[in-house]
Amino acid sequence: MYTIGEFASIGRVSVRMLRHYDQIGLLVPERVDPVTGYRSYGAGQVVRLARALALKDLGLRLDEVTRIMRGDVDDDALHGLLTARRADLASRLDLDRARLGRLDARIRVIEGGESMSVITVETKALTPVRVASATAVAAGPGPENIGPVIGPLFARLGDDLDDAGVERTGAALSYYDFAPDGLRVTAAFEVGAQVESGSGFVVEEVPGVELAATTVHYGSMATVGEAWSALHQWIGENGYQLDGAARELSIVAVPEPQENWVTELQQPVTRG
Amino acid sequence: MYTIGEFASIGRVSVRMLRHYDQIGLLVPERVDPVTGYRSYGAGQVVRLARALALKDLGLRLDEVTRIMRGDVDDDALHGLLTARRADLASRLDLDRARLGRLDARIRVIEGGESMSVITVETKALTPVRVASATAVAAGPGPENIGPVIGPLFARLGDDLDDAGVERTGAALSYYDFAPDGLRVTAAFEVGAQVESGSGFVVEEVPGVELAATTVHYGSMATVGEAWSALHQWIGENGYQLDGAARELSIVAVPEPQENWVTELQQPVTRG
DNA sequence: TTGCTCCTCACGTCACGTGAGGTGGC
DNA sequence: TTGCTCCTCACGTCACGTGAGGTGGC
Repeated sequence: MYTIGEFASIGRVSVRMLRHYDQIGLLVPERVDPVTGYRSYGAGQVVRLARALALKDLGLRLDEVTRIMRGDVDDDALHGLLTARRADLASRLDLDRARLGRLDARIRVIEGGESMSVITVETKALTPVRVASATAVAAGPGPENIGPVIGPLFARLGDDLDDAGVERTGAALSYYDFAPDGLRVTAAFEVGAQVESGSGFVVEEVPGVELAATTVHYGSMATVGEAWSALHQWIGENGYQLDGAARELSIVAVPEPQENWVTELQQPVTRG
Repeated sequence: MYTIGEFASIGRVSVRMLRHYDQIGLLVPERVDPVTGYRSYGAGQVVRLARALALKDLGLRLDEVTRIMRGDVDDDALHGLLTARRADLASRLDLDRARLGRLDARIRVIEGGESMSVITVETKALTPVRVASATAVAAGPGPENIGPVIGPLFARLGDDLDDAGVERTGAALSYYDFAPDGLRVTAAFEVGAQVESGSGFVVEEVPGVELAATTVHYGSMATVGEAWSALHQWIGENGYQLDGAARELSIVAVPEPQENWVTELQQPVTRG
């Protein structure tokens, strides 16, 4: 029989941990003095403690360890516990690896003044949206070409919708595809199911896509080009391929000054 | 100006998180109605929220994020914070990778009945120990050869030390090296600095080593061979090389039955 | 008598989730 | 009036670390 201090030193755990394990029923001392409350542990409990610590070190919670050690968990349930735990751990490893990359990038910036674009990319499906839209053609890509086209386009579209008494039910959306004479720019607002095409606008459905790489850009559209480059770079580095027209979803826009704008960039992709 | 609900939806965070960030001073709303307590956020705060979330997602704590966003942290201090965080994260990644391997091993055992030896290896330095020792020669390695030799050896050594009135100050230790006629086995007890060699025992210093791979074996010495194999396998797989005589340190031993014994296996190594 | 070990509360950790109980404007 | 959004507490989470305040045997 060992005192709690001896047992803790043999098992390389703290006395506090043993008291805690006693309290939650994970490892109850072989004997407790009814007068002083002193705990006594048997030599056979060293092995039980080691088994419990091994399970805990797999990342199981103490209540799970307790149930396993009591034999309350059959092989099937144990298998379930372990595979669930494995999935958690694998995803945490992925997240942590990405985190480490971002940390290193930040550190390099501080150390070397190397420029960086920290970008958080999320991949997800896009649902189809019914929109009222208008198009125009810009000379080429880049905010310097698109800006002078899309601003007036949205303004006119807004006026035309107001004139037609059409209510907008969601955020503004814009998308881009190539035309023979340059880049075709579409400005659109989400509308309800009853709205039909009218003067100055066409009602159509922007198709959903199964997979898109998206990132959120904060600030003026003058710098949105950098965010798009970073997103395209991410897509290449992560083995995806472009699959369809790029879209921009306005989350915060018009009445605000451009420096406060928030825009989600959406690029449909396929797995390489 | 946005209500807290609108702002939460734009920033893709929960309302509760915004209230929390307000409370800790990380992101205080631009305006709070003095009567109702309603919070109003400005459009410019969207960018601040995004910056805060990016820092948080590096793994920094919210009080650190708060200080950074306030500008209370200069570049040097920020560099320190980030490199400290990087070190934490890298070590957690290492631990998690090992954990994943152990989990997979357990899962394979449940699935396939494949036998396994889960072993937790720790590398550390060993400090030199002054011991009273006695040696004998066994026919070869393995518990079947060593057992019949070391048992009586420890018994005689204990008697001889008692006869000489020598007090043992620590655990029993045994170590093994090769002799021309077989395996030389040394049984030893830690003793104080004044003790000198006597009848039936030699006082010597077991040298310290800078690096040893160690594992703890629970149970009878009949199965210690498996633990040694697993330890040697681990040493090979992890790119270490053997460097000196193997040692066994008794943590729980003689008055107890062998099934309760606890023994630390210590193998001096060098980095490959 | 002084140390040492043991005991039982009980707070603190970290970033919120989740009610409970209530209010204000469309 | 019914919903909806907003508000302020305040408990719970997980596995202990860390006192505070006190006791028992060498």
